[in-house]
Amino acid sequence: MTEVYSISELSQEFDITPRTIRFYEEKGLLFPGRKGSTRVFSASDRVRLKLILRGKKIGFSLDESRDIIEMYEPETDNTRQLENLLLKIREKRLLLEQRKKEINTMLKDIKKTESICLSALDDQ
Amino acid sequence: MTEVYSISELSQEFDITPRTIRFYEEKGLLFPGRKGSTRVFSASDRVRLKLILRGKKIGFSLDESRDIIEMYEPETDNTRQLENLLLKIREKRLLLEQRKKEINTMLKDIKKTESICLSALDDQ
DNA sequence: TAATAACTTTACGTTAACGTAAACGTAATA
DNA sequence: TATTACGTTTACGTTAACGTAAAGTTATTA
Repeated sequence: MTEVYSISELSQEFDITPRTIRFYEEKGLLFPGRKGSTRVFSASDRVRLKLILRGKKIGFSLDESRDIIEMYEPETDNTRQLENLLLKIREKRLLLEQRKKEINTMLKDIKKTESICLSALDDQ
Repeated sequence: MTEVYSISELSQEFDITPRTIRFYEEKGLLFPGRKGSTRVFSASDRVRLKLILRGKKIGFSLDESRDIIEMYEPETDNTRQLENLLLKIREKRLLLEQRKKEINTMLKDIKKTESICLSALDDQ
């Protein structure tokens, strides 16, 4: 009994429209099965969807998210493939760590403003 | 002698087109002075531009970036204003910390994939 | 003085990421 | 049996964030 989901179940769970899910399929980010003409989503589709939305939150385009998600399901065939995958992984890691740094910088700035704000309030 | 910059200087420094800079002005994110009809950018404009681009990198829309940047230059007038600002600041802080968590989650996942990849290479 | 460089405004074009509406199929329910 | 719920495809519309091209101004340079 492997879990399956309808399009409306997923859209409700993640608070997106069915249209959005169909769009992601159209763009090659999801691959639901079919029962007749109706889409049937697997647990893996659900995970992929979660990854797409997480990617969106931190500013990845759908293409970038697809790139990253594809690395989660590597075909562990030969050494050449694996080495290529490793390169891609490290590239994306750098990208993520870079973004994290930007966020940390903004957090520092914002905390500085916050404390200025607080002491200004104290002075009154 | 306060530093000023031309549009092409800034566009070269940040590797964007003049059009992009004009667009940011049009959208109320930059406020260059004028010498005749020619834009003259101040050090503060340059900082704002830097903040905009940093915001972009971590997935902020221009509107979100403007919101954040506006908090950097608070009019420290009355208590009411300051308290409102504090609320906004904390809201944005939460947003940033949330995004940071998402990134950390992705980094963990990606590192897991990396080590799987590495041990698969070792086994050959 | 003619041309080149750097600037301007105006305006239409483009891409990503969906929204929205129409027209249809199917299955359960009143 | 008619309606309601849920699904489908097709296709045009929309918004953000610029790109691109045209047409003009000002300043320096050959």
